[in-house]
Amino acid sequence: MFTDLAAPADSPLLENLNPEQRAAVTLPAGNALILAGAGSGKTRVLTTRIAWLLQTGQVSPGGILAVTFTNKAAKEMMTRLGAMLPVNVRGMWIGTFHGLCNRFLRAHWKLAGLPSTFQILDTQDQLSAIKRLMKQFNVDDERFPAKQTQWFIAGAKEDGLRPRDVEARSDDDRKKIELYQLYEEQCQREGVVDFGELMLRSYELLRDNDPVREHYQRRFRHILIDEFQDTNRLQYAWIKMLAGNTADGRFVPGDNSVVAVGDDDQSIYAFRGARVGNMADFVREFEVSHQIKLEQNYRSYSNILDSANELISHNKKRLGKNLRTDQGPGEPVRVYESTSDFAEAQWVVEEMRQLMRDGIDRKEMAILYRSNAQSRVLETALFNAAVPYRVYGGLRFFERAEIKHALAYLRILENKDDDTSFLRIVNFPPRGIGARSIEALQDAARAAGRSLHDAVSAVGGKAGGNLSAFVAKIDVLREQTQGMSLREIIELVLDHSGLIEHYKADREGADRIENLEELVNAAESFVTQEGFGRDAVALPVDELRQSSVSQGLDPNRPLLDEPLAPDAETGETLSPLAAFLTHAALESGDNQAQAGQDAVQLMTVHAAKGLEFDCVFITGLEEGLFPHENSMSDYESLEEERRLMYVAITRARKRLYLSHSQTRLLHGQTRYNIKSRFFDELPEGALKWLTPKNQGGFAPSAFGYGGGYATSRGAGSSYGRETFASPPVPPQKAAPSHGLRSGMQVFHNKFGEGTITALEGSGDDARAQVNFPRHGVKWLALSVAKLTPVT
DNA sequence: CTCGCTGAGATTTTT
DNA sequence: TCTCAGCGAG
Repeated sequence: MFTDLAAPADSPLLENLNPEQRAAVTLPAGNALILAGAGSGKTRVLTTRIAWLLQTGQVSPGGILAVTFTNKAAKEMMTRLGAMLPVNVRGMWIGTFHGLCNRFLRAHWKLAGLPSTFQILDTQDQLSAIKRLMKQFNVDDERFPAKQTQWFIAGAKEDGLRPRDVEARSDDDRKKIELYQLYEEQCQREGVVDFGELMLRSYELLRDNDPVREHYQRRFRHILIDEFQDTNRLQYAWIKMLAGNTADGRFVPGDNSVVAVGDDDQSIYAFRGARVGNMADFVREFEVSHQIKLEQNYRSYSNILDSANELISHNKKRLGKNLRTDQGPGEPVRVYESTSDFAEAQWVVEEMRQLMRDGIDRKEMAILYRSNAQSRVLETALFNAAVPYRVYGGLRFFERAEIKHALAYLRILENKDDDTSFLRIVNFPPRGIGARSIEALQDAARAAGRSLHDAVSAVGGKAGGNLSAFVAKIDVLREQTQGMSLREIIELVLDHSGLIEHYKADREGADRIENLEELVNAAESFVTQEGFGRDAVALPVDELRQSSVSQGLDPNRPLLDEPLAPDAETGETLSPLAAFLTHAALESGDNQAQAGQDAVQLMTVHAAKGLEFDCVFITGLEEGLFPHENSMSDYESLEEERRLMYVAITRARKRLYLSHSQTRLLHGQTRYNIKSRFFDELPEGALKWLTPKNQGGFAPSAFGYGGGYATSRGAGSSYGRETFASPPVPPQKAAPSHGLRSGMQVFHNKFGEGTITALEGSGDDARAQVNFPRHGVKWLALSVAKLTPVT
């Protein structure tokens, strides 16, 4: 099954590739799976393969379809490809699943049953649309929280299911399906699509329209998919539509080649619909003839790599892969146990300062954690030590409220029926249109079956007056902006909407105004980058046509290659404004406010995927946190936690630090945590314990790992924020007043000897959960039960 | 309309 | 404990 690694034809592109990489780059036509370990040069292989296919004349640029998950990955691929070959990368179908589906739907909007100006709802918009819907139909939001409905709808779409396809197992299900149906109708009426809809609509159009499907099947000779382990059911089905035929329900691979690149060990998005099983299905259904493993790691020293390998070997469901490196062992992986999360943070900062003294750049140091809430303590410690840091995550540029407001104005210009946008701005800035007027308007709109914008004339009275003024303002703006450049449109809207004025009056509005000005810049650079200049559009088409001719392909077939995705029949393209709005929805922008600065990097493990640093600190390695308590109960999600840990470890190039804390302030309570089981799954030889192993008297093996943590009110007060001034506290000080600790062996007069598995409360309320070998697990009030430590 | 209170919820997240 | 959404009072 595995491909012969004989050296293929020479090409400068193939220089400096190892045999596996080279084999992957030069795979013959046919379907293939590339198992690419962390740091194995996956992106390089993917891009080089595209370049090689083009260079050897096996395919024209138009015959390539390369799909990624993030805009960042897509951009990187295009940049690298552009550096390898003098080819117009913008015109190629390289992009995210959603970006490509958008392009496809823009070209075939009519066939897809969409208005040509359809706009995209992001997650926020989707939630507010659902809330609005549920209010309208008087759905009990106690029983059906809007968030849950959103989750349900998105989940269904990820599985490729329309309301009628969803199986109802309960009355609640039936209600949710009904809401899903109503939501769909609302979106259709308003001319908007959510992220899931982009995928699902595209899939359905391919499935139901033979000429369209056949056209694209003929066209995309080579399909390449990055991060295949993260694909969901629908995305996999979409690929099948492009790559083969599903006549009479059975899939038969087509003539085109599909190369899937992925790493099952790095699958960490099951919670949002990703299905690792797609990899195995792919091998079977696509009758994969070549599988290649990229196991040579170019990133980390072997102590780090061995740790990763050993850890992940505890997962049973794997395709099987072991990373290796030619680099030496390097530094040992350092492990630190602290008494409190404050002390842990303090230790991290101290270590970092030492690393800085050793000449390591701050931006080469990262602190990783399982959940966002953990960043706080770390931030405080860094702040107090005056170490510059940057936190990933949080609001992105296009998600900021003021930006969303401005975009809503712009969207309503483009599509007057977009009720979500209408509601967002109808009274922002405030113009005397309150809840009552809006309700009246909504009733009128529903009665007339029209959009809010169109229903305004039906509302009388003072409310009607204000509303009419608003709509008139919008209509005037729409008129005025005809023929204007994108920049002029935005400036005019910012001015006439009153947004700028509104924020000027606000004491804390300065940042918001700055962001709004940044929006103008974003639009400006969008125009230049996307090639909106008049001649910039024409050029790539010509080039492509020429290259098609030289490849002996039909020059007259429709070329849907321009970034603007013109209508497939008329060639009409979106207005710059509509294109920019699409861009804003599909690419929520950076959240790296001060990117480029030399600052320490803080992020969740999820956010770290795909990144690498010289020095990595993985903090909070405690049972209940990492692995997370919600994932400890079932085996599948525990394996995902382990993969998450694997991802975290493999981010480090030179040094890796692991830490856990005996206590942690969480939700305002002090939790007593035992160290993560993952420590027991690492090779002892690669580790160096900075604190004595198992210090603190507990023996994890004595009682297994069943939710061994407890909470205690007020116990955290003894480690105030002041402790930041002092060096790390020795572990002994953490014990609460009763002197008991998780893991301790204790004696009880009636039950005999047992192990403390959890502690909760303080003072008179203090309770301990004790596991007695003969009597099982008991909760004991410490004020009543006499527990004596066994020495 | 804005302010301030109350109560629920508090993994992970891209598009 | 903290945050944020939703709601009632001024």
